[in-house]
This record gives sequence, C-alpha cells and structure tokens, in this order.
Amino acid sequence: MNPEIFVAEKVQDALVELYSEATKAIKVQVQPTRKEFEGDWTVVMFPYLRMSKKSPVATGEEVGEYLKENIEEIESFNVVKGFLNIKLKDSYWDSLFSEIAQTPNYGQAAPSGKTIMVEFSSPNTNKPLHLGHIRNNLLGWSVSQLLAANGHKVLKVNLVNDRGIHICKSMLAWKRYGNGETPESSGKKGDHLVGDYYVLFNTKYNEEVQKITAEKVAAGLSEKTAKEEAEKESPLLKEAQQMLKKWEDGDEEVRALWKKMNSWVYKGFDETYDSLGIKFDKIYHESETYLSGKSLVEEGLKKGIFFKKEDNSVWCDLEDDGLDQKLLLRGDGTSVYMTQDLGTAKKRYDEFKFDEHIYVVGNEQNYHFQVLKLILKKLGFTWSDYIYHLSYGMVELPEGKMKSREGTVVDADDLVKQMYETAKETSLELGKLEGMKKEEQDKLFHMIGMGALKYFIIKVDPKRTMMFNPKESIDFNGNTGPFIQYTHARIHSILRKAKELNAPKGKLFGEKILEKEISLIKLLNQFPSKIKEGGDAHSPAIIANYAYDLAKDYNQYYHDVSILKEEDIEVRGARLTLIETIAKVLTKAMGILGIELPERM
RNA sequence: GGUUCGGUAGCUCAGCUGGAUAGAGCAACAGCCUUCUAAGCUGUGGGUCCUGGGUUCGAAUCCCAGCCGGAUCACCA
Repeated sequence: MNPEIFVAEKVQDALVELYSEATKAIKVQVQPTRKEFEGDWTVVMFPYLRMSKKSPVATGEEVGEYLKENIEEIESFNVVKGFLNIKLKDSYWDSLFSEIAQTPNYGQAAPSGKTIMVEFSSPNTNKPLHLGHIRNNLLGWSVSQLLAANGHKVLKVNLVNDRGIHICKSMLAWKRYGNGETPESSGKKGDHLVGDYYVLFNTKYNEEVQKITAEKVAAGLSEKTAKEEAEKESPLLKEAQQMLKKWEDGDEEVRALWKKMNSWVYKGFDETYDSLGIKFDKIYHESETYLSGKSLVEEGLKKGIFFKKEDNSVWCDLEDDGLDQKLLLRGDGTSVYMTQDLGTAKKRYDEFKFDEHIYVVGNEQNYHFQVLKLILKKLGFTWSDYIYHLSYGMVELPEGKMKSREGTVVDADDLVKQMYETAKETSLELGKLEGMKKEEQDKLFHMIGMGALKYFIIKVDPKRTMMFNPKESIDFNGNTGPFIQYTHARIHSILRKAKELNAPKGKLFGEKILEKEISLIKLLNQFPSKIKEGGDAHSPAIIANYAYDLAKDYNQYYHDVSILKEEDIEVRGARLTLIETIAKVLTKAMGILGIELPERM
C-alpha cells in the first residue's frame, strides 16, 4: 500500500480512538517531512486541536505515542510546534522498494477502457514547420503518451490545413516565377520550396501594393485609404482569389498543381515529424472536411438555436453566455472555420465514441474553443463536456514574437540540425565515444540533441508563454534532457561492470539502508501518482520535472556511495537493484516525453 | 472596454488541492578527476514571491480590488 495513504489511515484511526468520531470530518493531510527534520511523513495537528482540547505539541505527542504503541511499522516520532513527524521502519521501506523493483512496467496504469482522441500539429501546407509547431507537436505527442500511461486508449490525429488562399498564393507564385522548379531540381526540401514561394508572393504583393498606393496618393488620396484600397485591388491577390475559386469549382489544372505542391510539402513534413519522432494514427485533410457541418447548422436553425440575418447569413447568439454573436454560415451559404469544426467534431464522435477529445492548439484560439463547446452543447451533444482545449502559450524570442513576415521565425529543421551539431561538438570534445561506430555515434548525437530540445520545451508549463534564446542556444548542463540521459548512461555503465563482476542483484537492504536510499525509494514511489497528476492536468511538464528530481538525487547518491566497492554482498546487490530501478523509471518517464535514453554517452 | 492566461533570484523556470527557514538550473565566485563516465558533485553570494486589502492558528498558494504584460473578441484558418 502507498505509505502516504497508510500513514493517513493510521493517524485517522488514532484520532478517532483518542478523541472523537468527529475528527473524520477533517481529512488527514500527510506530507513528506522536510529534510531538515527527522522523519518520513508529517501530519499537521492544528485542525484537530478543537477535538483534542490540548496544545498542538501535546496533541502531537499523544497521537505519536498512540501510533508508536499500536502500529508495528512505525519506528519513531517527534513533534515540532504543531507538526507530528513520523518515521517508518527501514524494513518498511525495504519491502516497498522490492515491490517497486519487481513491478513490471512500473508506472503504467491498468487499462481504463477509455478512448481519448488527441488532435495536434495541424499545420498549414504553405510553409515549413517552425518553433511554435515544435511546441505543439511535442506537447501533443507527450500528452498522448502520458494518457496512454494512464491506461487510456489514445488516438493521435492531425488535421492538415491543405486548402485555402494561403496555398493558392504559393501556387500562383510558383506558376508565375518558378520556371518549373521542383524539390529534385532545386535540392530543396519540399515544404521549404513551397514556403519560399509563399514568401515570394508576399514580396511581389507588397511591391504591387506600394506602387498602387503611390499612384493613388499622387491622385490625391490620403496615405491610409490609398493603402487600404491598394491592398484590395492588387491584381496579384485577385488572381490568387480566382485561383481559390477555381480550386473550389474543381478546375483540373489548379487541382493538379495543388496536388503536386502539397505532395512536396507532405514529403517534407514527414521528414520533420520523423526527426522529432512523431507519428499519427490518423490524418485528416481540411480539403475533405471543409464542407462539413452545414447540415448541423441547418438543423440548429430549424430548432431555433441559430438565427438568420437579412443577408441570409446564419449566426448563433451567445450573449447570454457572456460572449458575442458568432457567424456559422456566410450569406452565400459557404461555411467558416467554426462550421467545419462543429462538423468534424460530430463526425469523430460518431465514429469513435471518444470519452475525451483533446485539441492541442495555441492560446490564440481560446475563444474559438469556448464557442465550439458552447454551440455543441446548445445542439444537444452532451459529449461537448468532454472536449478539452489544451491551450499553450507562444514561444517568444528575445526580440519578441516570431513573425514570418519579418523573417524572425526559428525554422524547425534548422533547429533540429543545430541541436544535432551542438550535441556532436560537445560529445566529441568530451571524447568518451572511442570505439563507437560512426552510425551509432550519429544516432547518439541526434538522440542527445533532441533530448535537449524536447526537454527544454516540455519542462515548461504549457499555458505559459515561454522564452527561447537562439543565441544562447539550448543548454546541455543542469536541468536538461542530456543531464538525465547522462545519468542513465552512467547507471548502465555501472550495471555493465557489475555484470563482469558477477555481482548479484535483487537482494534486500535489511537494516543497512541509508537515508539517501530511503529518499530515493520515496521518490520512486511517487512515480505512479505523478503520472496520474500529469494526466489530469494534461501537463507532461510534471513528468519532466519529476525525472529531473530523480536524476539529481541519484547523482548525489552516486557521489556519496561506492556501489561496486561495497563489501557487503547483500547491500551491493540491493544497491544495484536500486539503481537499475531508477534507470527503468527514468526510461519510462522520458519515454512519455518522447526522449530516448542512451546506455552510453 | 469584455473575456482569458500569466507576473517568484540578474536570466530561464519549478513550487500554487493553504503548512515549518520559498527551490532548481544558467550566469558569478571558491573547491573536487590515479576511485563505478566531471554533460557530474560540494560550497558562497543573490528574493518587497507585482501592489494593497481580506479569510486563517498559518497565504507565493484561496477571495476581492488595482497595476503591468500576453492572447482574443473577423463573412481568416
């Protein structure tokens, strides 16, 4: 049984026995004893003073005395002010440890029977992925793994935004200025090639706008109105809009080009996903879903949930819920973003009957999801309560927000490459990889580079805006992925040597367990509850910070104790099992975050 | 203006279901490699936990008000 619950129960019993049944009304709060005091668990006595009618110290003494008399597992106690510190016997920790060590796949919860759908990534196909997408992808992936560790069946889905004016802009620029350039002919990655034409479109468009504005200003218009008009009148933009219209009408030539350029992009995306270690169970394309949801809106209109305006557009009034009116269908009957999302949500529910649907989408869409849930609820779908928007903050640079127009975006592929290079440089400098094959080294550098990047991003609470400084780059020392990877590698180094020495594992500490060992066991014992907590909070950051705590504690232990030189063969065996268990837990924890741990580095 | 998220060390971040003297890492400084990998360990310095009230035996944590910053309130997606 979990020691925390064990202590809580025993204290509760003692309170009832000593004072009154009424103490049951106040839940016993057990917390780990601060390390400057002696003991394992601390119970605060203040809430029970009314029942005991004694001073905090006297109450603590009385409860402690009762526990020591009656509970076999309790070694001793002390009272400081109103805090009752309880120390459990070494044998208790020893047997708890052996239980943990023997649990296969420790930390993995039993199947819950629940199905959870997680939508994440959801890129546009007109430009390559950047740092913001990386945060999204890493969050989506690790949350999925975290939910799986909680025993849920997880469906990872990606909704690719493959149609719209943005891709038409790239297409138009390519057609007009591209000379038939392809990824093969240019040697560029497909998504970057298409992205370059998107940028080119904007450059040409801006030139055009500037020129027209100047003409209008010369004709007597004010700077502001001239610019506004120019932006609308730009022939280039009009052409892109026509292209979109043609696309919607199924124009063969436009569709063919669209297909071709998107296929380049997908190939590029696949490479990026691959380097990040990300896979999906299902990929949706907006070109297939963008018309859905209309029938839902019409249904709601019939039921009187929505209303029509003079121009035939359909709206939902959310003013009673403290929000505004929301457009659901344009005057010409075409759908908007919200319409599609309503439609796809229903389709997905009908298909999978999910118990929860998580959308990993940036916090700029908080309003959208608030409205989405509300409208689904108004339409009578009770499962709207099980939609959860995992909202995350932007990644900012020291200069401020990333802006594609100003060229301040941090490209995902560049960053991955840079991480690899830094890992390589650092590793070679330290020179610990003699005798390792080139390919293995390459794999390792990628593992370390990605470990650094992923950990850096995941360890921050999702809802916070986070800072990324490319100049200082990502650290490899301290509270980082490589630190944990390194810890793991060193444990394995010891285990390898132990094997050579034929040292036995699986022994028990008996009475020779050290304080530091007990605190490591306590930490190991927390793992399942951390997984639960992280899952509830939808925050893999909790797991990341836990893994660091464990690795950090291990490192201190490592410097205090010689495992292989320990003469007592029982103790040595127990220690080997302890560090092996730590390695196992680290592997599981970091696996949830999508970070691999090497056995050598 | 409405809604919403944030404000903790010079910097990046933990801690927030109320508990004892608020923690890491980076940066600075001082130590530790014939000993299981020094991507490590030990130590020093560094704080009006945005401000002001309130609740409580006890508030970084909960409530209220205010200040600052982000996001959003589109016939874009």
